[in-house]
Amino acid sequence: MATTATLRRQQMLSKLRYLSEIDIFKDLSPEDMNWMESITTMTTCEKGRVFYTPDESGEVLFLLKRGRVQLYRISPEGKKLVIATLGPGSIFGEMAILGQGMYNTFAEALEDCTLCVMSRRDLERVLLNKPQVGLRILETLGQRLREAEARLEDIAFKNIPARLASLLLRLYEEHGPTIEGYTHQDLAEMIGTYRETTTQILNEFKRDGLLSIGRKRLELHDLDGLRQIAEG
Amino acid sequence: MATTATLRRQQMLSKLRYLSEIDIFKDLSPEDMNWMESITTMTTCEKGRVFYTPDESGEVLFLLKRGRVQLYRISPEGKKLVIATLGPGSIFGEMAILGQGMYNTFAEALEDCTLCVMSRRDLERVLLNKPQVGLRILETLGQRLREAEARLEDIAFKNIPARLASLLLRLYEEHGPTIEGYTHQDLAEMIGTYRETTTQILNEFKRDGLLSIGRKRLELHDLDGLRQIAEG
DNA sequence: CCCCTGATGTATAATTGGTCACACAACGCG
DNA sequence: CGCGTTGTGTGACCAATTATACATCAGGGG
Repeated sequence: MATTATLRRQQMLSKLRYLSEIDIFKDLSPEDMNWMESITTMTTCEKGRVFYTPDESGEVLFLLKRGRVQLYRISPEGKKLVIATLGPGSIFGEMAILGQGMYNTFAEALEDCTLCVMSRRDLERVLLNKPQVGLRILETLGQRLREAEARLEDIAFKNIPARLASLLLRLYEEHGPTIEGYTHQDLAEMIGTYRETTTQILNEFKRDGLLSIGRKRLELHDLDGLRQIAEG
Repeated sequence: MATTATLRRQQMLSKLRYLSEIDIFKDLSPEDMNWMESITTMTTCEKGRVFYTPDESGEVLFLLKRGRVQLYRISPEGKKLVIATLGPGSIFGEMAILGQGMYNTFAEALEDCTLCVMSRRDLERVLLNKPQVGLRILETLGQRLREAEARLEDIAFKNIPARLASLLLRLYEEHGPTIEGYTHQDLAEMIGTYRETTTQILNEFKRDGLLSIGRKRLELHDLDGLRQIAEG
């Protein structure tokens, strides 16, 4: 039973796997790869670890090879807002050259991660010698920009139910109809609101038959309904 | 009188001029420049013109040489939100390679502008042949990302007075203590709120001696006071 | 099995800010 | 100078969210 659903889900997961294999350095020759390996430090990081905090010093660039990372900021009052959730192939860090600067930003491993660390100087060398790498970095950076601007629009135009519906649809793209491992608190931090409000709205969604709720587990039933709410 | 203020302002303006001269292509040799000229189309655009709308087709890349451009989106209800205000040297457009895509975005010339238009294919060729150009693009894109994420934080954590104070301080960076040419409506659209609310808060600021108000004109008096409010 | 902790449910007061409805002022053009 | 257009000032009302305060529940470890 539920063959269409599971089929669909498998397609998603395989797409996911494909995306995971995007490699910034895939165009490099073997010797270039060796050179890269020599100048970068490869580290691992267990799930839950906060491996970058705002008081850290130096211009570091992280390159996520495996696992997922969450970037977030914390307000003076202690409220947390998730800025971005990054998958394999993403680049982030405090880099003048990328204009980025993780000013108030924390980076936390959502899963066990493998990441490369490199210095600004090294990045510059690589970029000048291997333009293809620059192209790929441009892509991932542009991706993040697009997401940030979309969220800006969301948060400015939409009310909480619409933002939550938006978020659920985004999570659907990643995980399929069953979304596990997120607490209401987590969801709240992603759309910039209170945990209580999130619980409230989720139950309204349940009442309207849009989804069903379990502990750290949501099952989406009516995607079109969610889409409609996500519009405003 | 006001010699320190005017001096300071001149310093700002000269810094501005310096920034204006940042040129994406400054590292190119004369012959490369000629090649660039041959593949790009240079156009001008008078102040107030909306030169890009969401229904436009094709992958176009704009390169702003002179003037300022505002990117904004419009909600289903007709509310407008300014996504970014770009100065000379900025790059924007619907480009898969930049991950960008101006989905619901309008682009409007705030001043008389000069801009280059190029195709995705051309950009790719330039990037592969001239890595320095890629570096510069990376910088401007990273700059925009940083601004977008900062605004995301603002809008999520801060109340309207704090957001408005933030905005005024940003405008101070560009224009000095006298900010002219913005209506309350304009300011409201930049922080994602109503014109009426903006008027209200501005008058509170005036009452507290933080600034004085004229028609399309603000004079900032107490920067520290504004900074304090901008914190929340 | 029991307890502790993290997760979820709900209620209620206090506020902000959105929304509508106008009045008034300033500028600019004929 | 007069008049229309654009920008600003203000008040009333109200829906959505914040902020706070508990009650309950589910699961895991001792």
